[in-house]
Amino acid sequence: MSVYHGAMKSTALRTPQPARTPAGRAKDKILATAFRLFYAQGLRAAGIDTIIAESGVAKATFYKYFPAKDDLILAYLEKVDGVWTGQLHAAAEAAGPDPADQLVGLFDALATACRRDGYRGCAFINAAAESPSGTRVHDRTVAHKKKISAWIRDLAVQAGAPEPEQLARSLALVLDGGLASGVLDGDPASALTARNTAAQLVSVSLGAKP
Amino acid sequence: MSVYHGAMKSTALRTPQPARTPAGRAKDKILATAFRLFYAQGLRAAGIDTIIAESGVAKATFYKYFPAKDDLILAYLEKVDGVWTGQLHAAAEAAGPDPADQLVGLFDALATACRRDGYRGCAFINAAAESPSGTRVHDRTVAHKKKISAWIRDLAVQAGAPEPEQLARSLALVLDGGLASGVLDGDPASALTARNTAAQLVSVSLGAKP
DNA sequence: ACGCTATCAGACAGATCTGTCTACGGCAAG
DNA sequence: CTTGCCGTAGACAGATCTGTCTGATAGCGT
Repeated sequence: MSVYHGAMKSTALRTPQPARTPAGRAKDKILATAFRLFYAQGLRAAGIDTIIAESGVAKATFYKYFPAKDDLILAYLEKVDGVWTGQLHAAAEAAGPDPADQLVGLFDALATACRRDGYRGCAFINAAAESPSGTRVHDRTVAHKKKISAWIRDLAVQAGAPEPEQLARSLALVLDGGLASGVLDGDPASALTARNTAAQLVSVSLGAKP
Repeated sequence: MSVYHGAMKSTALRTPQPARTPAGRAKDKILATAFRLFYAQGLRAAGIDTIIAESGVAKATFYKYFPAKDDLILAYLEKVDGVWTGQLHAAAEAAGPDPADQLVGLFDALATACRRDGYRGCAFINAAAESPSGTRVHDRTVAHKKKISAWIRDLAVQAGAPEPEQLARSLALVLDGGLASGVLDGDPASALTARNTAAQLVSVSLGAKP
């Protein structure tokens, strides 16, 4: 053992530069690569081998952190949930303190997302399209949508809408529509349409019974 | 050759009942099976072998009509386009002769689709989620959405909307949102929400400048 | 200096998927 | 009757994908 060790240490023939990752960071690199490839190519199209190769980690390391591909997919969806929720909240708060303004302002996050290069729609909707209902992936998508809907409902209540439930349902629908259309129309016009439609719905709802 | 022919003819040991399909119907059976499996499982999850087995045709027959899987997928999308467009037109016409009523009535097709067992959202959106932009599948999806949008725009013009383009964009957005949400919410409530939202948008648009 | 742990490198197995190929059977038109 | 077309049955090749396993290396705390 020590014989090989000494020989390798001096020549470094077999492993020129293993260049190992600092420590414990392999998981982050894998997740970052998965985030990119899963979104760009789809869950099935992005293979484990490709993710491993582009992450620059060893196969054993990968399977240590993610025993099955499904585990990586779930982790990917968790990350997407966090990022997208954060962007929505930031856009809403940037619109000002008025909940009514925030209900419209959150659609700015949609416009920003649509403009981003490589935009491919809602990661959750895309994931659900590849996963039969009843699977963990599908359930996670439903949970995400429920979470967003609940947040919008809270805003509608705070805004003092006479029928907050109905307004929130409409706005969530428009948000999903904007996410789905943006990738097909190609231009970010659909995001603007979504924002305008939302503004109209909020205005009508609040102006109906002030 | 003739020796084998005679032997087989008398005993029919190797092929008890070939039970061949009437004639030219093999293609229809394949397409019907593909329609079901592609929609239920997704484009990648539904394998050629499964489609062939469930169609009850031979492999060579399959590849005669569809030299590649992509060809079958395109044929599937053509069929979906025809079916869905037909349902939308039927629902619109069932709402009466008034274009304004038709703009709202077409959303009844959405409710009917959501209620159907095994509803999995818009086949085109799902297909696009599995196909990178630039592929034939993705392009076909864009073409489908453009076709639907153009039809809605025509209806908005006929209805005499002051800004038909904007109304049509909003309605197309709501329709896509209803298609995307219906599969996640689980209940057909989102279809009802879509219809109500559409009615509100049409009413506001037409009532603004009559 | 030693051992522990995380990592790297890559061979390997087993399944699955797409697409090709051979061989044969029935039916209808010439 | 023969010929061509359409169909069945299934073996086969080649690629790809998921997941397992072996063996060696680097850093870090003791």
